[in-house]
Amino acid sequence: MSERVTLKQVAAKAGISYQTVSKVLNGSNQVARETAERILSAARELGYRPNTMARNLRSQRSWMIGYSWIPTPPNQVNHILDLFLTSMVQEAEAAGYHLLPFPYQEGEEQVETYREMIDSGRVDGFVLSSVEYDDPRIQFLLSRQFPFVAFGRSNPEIDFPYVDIDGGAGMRMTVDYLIKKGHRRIAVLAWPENSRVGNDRMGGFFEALNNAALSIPTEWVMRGEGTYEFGLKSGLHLLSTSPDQRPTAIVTLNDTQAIGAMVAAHELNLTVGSDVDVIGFDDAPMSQYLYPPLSSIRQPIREAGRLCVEQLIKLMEGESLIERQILLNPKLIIRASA
Amino acid sequence: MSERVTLKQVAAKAGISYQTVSKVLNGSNQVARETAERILSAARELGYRPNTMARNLRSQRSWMIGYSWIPTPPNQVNHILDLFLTSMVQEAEAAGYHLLPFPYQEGEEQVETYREMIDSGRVDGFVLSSVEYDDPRIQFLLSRQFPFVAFGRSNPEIDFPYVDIDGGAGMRMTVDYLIKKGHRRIAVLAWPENSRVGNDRMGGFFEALNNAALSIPTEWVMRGEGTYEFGLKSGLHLLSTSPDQRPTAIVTLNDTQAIGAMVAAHELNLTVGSDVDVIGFDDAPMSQYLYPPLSSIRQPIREAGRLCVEQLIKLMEGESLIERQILLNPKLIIRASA
DNA sequence: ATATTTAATGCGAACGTTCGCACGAACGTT
DNA sequence: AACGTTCGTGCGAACGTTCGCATTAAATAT
Repeated sequence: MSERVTLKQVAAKAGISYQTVSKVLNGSNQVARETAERILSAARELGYRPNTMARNLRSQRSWMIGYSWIPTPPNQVNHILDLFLTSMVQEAEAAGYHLLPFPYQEGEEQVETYREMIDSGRVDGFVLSSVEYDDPRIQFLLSRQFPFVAFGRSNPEIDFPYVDIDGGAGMRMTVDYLIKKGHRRIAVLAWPENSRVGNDRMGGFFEALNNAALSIPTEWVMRGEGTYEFGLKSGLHLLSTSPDQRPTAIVTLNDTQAIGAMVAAHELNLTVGSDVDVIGFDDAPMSQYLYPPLSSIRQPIREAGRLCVEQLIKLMEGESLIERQILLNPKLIIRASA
Repeated sequence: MSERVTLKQVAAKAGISYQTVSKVLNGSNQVARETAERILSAARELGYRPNTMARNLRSQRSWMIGYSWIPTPPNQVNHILDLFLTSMVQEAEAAGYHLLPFPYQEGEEQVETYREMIDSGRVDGFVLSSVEYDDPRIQFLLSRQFPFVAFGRSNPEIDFPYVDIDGGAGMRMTVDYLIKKGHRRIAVLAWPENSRVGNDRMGGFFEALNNAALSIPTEWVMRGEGTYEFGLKSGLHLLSTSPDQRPTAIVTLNDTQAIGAMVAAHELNLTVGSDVDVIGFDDAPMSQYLYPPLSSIRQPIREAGRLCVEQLIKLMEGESLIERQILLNPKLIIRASA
């Protein structure tokens, strides 16, 4: 395993006290040039690397950023994680910080996990994701005045630092596009009403309709899980009425639902892209390879990850944030499905 | 930020030396029951949590497992990462270890990154992925005798601890299945010959053909990238000959290629599942939603992640491995495409 | 020649643990 | 009454840093 090289080893080799070695390696100019050079070359020859644990103990900083995410349920996909994690890690490491992933806990124990990580000095800050309404983590971290940045918004009345993607804007772009294309009868596959992300997106949906002075039957707003099965079932339901009764376009809150709707159209012998337009949300990597390729909303995930860490680092270093809340715009990717 | 609670604080409150507090909290039975209880309740009241950095420094262990992965190129997907990472984190945390993700480096600097992490005491072991032939990390870690487990094999002549999925077995299952179904003309979309994973899988492909005393034209083994574009192009090439000349089944080394091949069939007005069978590899989460749903090989990723960490922990704790090399069997998932 | 400044280095202390040994008191034994 | 055991607790030391002050030697001013 090869012996550790410590300051003392370098000091012995250079014939000087180890504290002076420390000074030189940290760039103090209080040391004679000649000895500094002797020390530096000794350090180089021995391959000295400062011990992280000792450093951290001394500086009382762990240089760690805690992050946990909801494990993906079977048969579902997390398109986001790869990009989000990679960009966070890159941004963090570039600034000398490290990401500490830890398992997601449900319920009561969740806050306890965060408390534990703080009190044992394991992390200097957190990035939160899967933020919902009344998220107990936010209250807790605010009350402890512990640095964190949320990826996602929560209750509007609570003031905390976040980075989020403007899902409402995405939905508006989608609906605006469809209206411009001539659609007047647009249905939507939505999520349950307690979903913050879902409501954000639905806000944009209705806004776009209102702006165009359009209204749709309430039963065209179908709420359910973000699954293929729900998309398929809802698609069949919506599209199996007569051509002048059914919607001419279906928008969904994620691509998985959209795929279900496309298959529904297929099974009813309708052609997606002409008989009915479908637009998804998320731009899952495989959506481009569907038949027909799925139009969808692409979120700037890399940028979001980068910004979360950038903001958090400022907080951890005691700087104040110029923008405490950041909202990023997604992008509508048009393919053959709409 | 609330003051830290240290051993000294607890000791003061219980009226005893802080070292004795340490003994009690670490379960020494050398302490009088009465004082032990006094100490425990003081610790509970103050909410004492041992400081990780101090502990680690003292124990000379970081309790960290280093892991880095190749960032996914644009337009590609990493279906694996989510599952693999989640299972590693769970397994690690359950044993008191933590995962330390760090950015992937190419070329010369790669080994340097690993050296740096070792010498600064940042990690106690590594899980490697994206292992290829002549992987310099393996040589380096072996020579340093530093604990690691690779997810994936490398040169057969090098002995090191790994967990891998038997891609050859997967391919054998696929081809056996097709032969049993009556296919005699099977083409394959493969990867470049320098890909270790690709060769492993192709080994199984040829083995299954040999076992059935079948042979195929060399031009039916098409080598290229694991992309949609390559799958589409190759599919068009393979399938645009006359019905009695072309392959009746196409197998691929990943689902992305398979999707390309399916679209090729589609464009040539061939029905996948009857005119031509297609079987992929990886069982990407969305493959089940394709039209028709794609048959594919599913790899036990969770299990692989869990085992990597389990094995690594044994190594880090000085135990010897009962099985130094572990090979897991994948599973053929049959859907409508074959 | 002595006092004062400056430059270079050494040293003690601290961060919060854990570990092992030393010490004293209480006890039982001869 | 003297001695050995046992039990409970205290204490010093160490892990590898960094920081600030003390110390020494050299250089400059009086």
